[in-house]
Amino acid sequence: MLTHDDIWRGIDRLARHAQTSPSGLARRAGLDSTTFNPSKRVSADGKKPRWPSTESIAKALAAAHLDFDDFAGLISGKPRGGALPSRGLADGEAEAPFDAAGFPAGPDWEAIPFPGLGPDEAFALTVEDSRMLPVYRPGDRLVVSHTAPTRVGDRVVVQRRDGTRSAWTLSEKLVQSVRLTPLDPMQPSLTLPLSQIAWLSRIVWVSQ
Amino acid sequence: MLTHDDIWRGIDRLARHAQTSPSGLARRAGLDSTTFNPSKRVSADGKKPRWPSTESIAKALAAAHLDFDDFAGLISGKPRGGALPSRGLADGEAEAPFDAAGFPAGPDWEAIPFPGLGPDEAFALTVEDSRMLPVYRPGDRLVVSHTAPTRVGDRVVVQRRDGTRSAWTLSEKLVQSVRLTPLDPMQPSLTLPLSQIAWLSRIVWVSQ
DNA sequence: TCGCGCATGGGACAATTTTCCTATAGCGTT
DNA sequence: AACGCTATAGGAAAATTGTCCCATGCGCGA
Repeated sequence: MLTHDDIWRGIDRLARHAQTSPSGLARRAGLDSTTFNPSKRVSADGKKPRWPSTESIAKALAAAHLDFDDFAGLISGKPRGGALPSRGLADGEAEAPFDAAGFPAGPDWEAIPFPGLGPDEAFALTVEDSRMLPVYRPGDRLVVSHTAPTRVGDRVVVQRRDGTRSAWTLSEKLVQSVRLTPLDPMQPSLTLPLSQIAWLSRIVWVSQ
Repeated sequence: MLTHDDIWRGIDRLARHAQTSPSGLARRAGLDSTTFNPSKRVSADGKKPRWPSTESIAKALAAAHLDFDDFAGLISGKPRGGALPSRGLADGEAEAPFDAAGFPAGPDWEAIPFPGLGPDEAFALTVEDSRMLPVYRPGDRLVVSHTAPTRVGDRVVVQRRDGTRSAWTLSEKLVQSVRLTPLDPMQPSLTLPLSQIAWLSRIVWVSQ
């Protein structure tokens, strides 16, 4: 059964997932910012429930980069999918822990539970040092998805061909290079040619 | 991402799941029977997509006895949940393979994969003989849920206090007894006092 | 063959939702 | 304290969806 409360709880959680408010989510989705207002969840007289339209939900999901399964999970709270392979985010290891396609390979991967994404779609990297403060703190787990689309402004992990691996903000996509802004504002930004990049994928989740 | 096609595909599959047509589903949900018409899925001029309202979807789900997670599964096709304990549907065994509450207990339960229901909500029974033809054939797996509501007309499994276990159609619920119609139309129907029944639960799924 | 129920297309109207607009409150910064 | 930005309440208009009505086509049983 799907109740009126369920749907609006899903909208609220969707907004929180996107790290914004209901009105901010509506704006990002191209809707009027008052669409998800608490005052628009019941009729003017206050007695009849109002439901968001399916189309509005679809737009909000697109803005939050989630699919319908994720939304159902936000409402029910039931975890789906299984655990994810997890390991440390460390630079320049002897053996590359990823295969040619950028998916986890080799030992040293441990499983951590994570809802909503399967092991073929994402994996987790644990932050081990303080070089990415204040954004990421030691102990944070970064969930990285090779299938999620990367756009300018996204936080990404870049695996270079020399084996080093680090997190950045993607600030510009050029034809033969990308421009990366460091998470530490004291560090200079970097323009990296694509030829030096093994893969560049979006950080879709961070747990602490 | 959730597309216009996704939603309507979900409605069609929901109707098929409820063993009816889109218009039949709408009628059962208390909506106008034309609500889910293919002709109502695009605007009159044929160019703008029309989306069903969230409230209509909620009513259709209630009519089909499904929740929002199930609907998301119908759309994405991704199986969720895990395996179920499974064993044979046999009468009068020495040790009752169920505990007092009617849940699986003891050995002799094997796990079979099944999407959408957890082991605390349902279990599977395998048909071993031909006594329930033509409805159920040997090898069919009946998924039984103690939590699903039983209504007149549902197929049910009845566990009697004497240890026998069999499948019926529930044809009448009385104060102190139930009326059961056999799946084999050649057999007579049966009125069974509640005092002889350990549990009576709905068959929610059959795989072959 | 006929009649009946059901599914569906099409159109007009009613009901609901979104949008647009204004106003107020909260928050952080200067 | 003043300012800007955001979040939100409230109300009216615009857009969208559901309902009602009717017609057609199909399958099924008498």
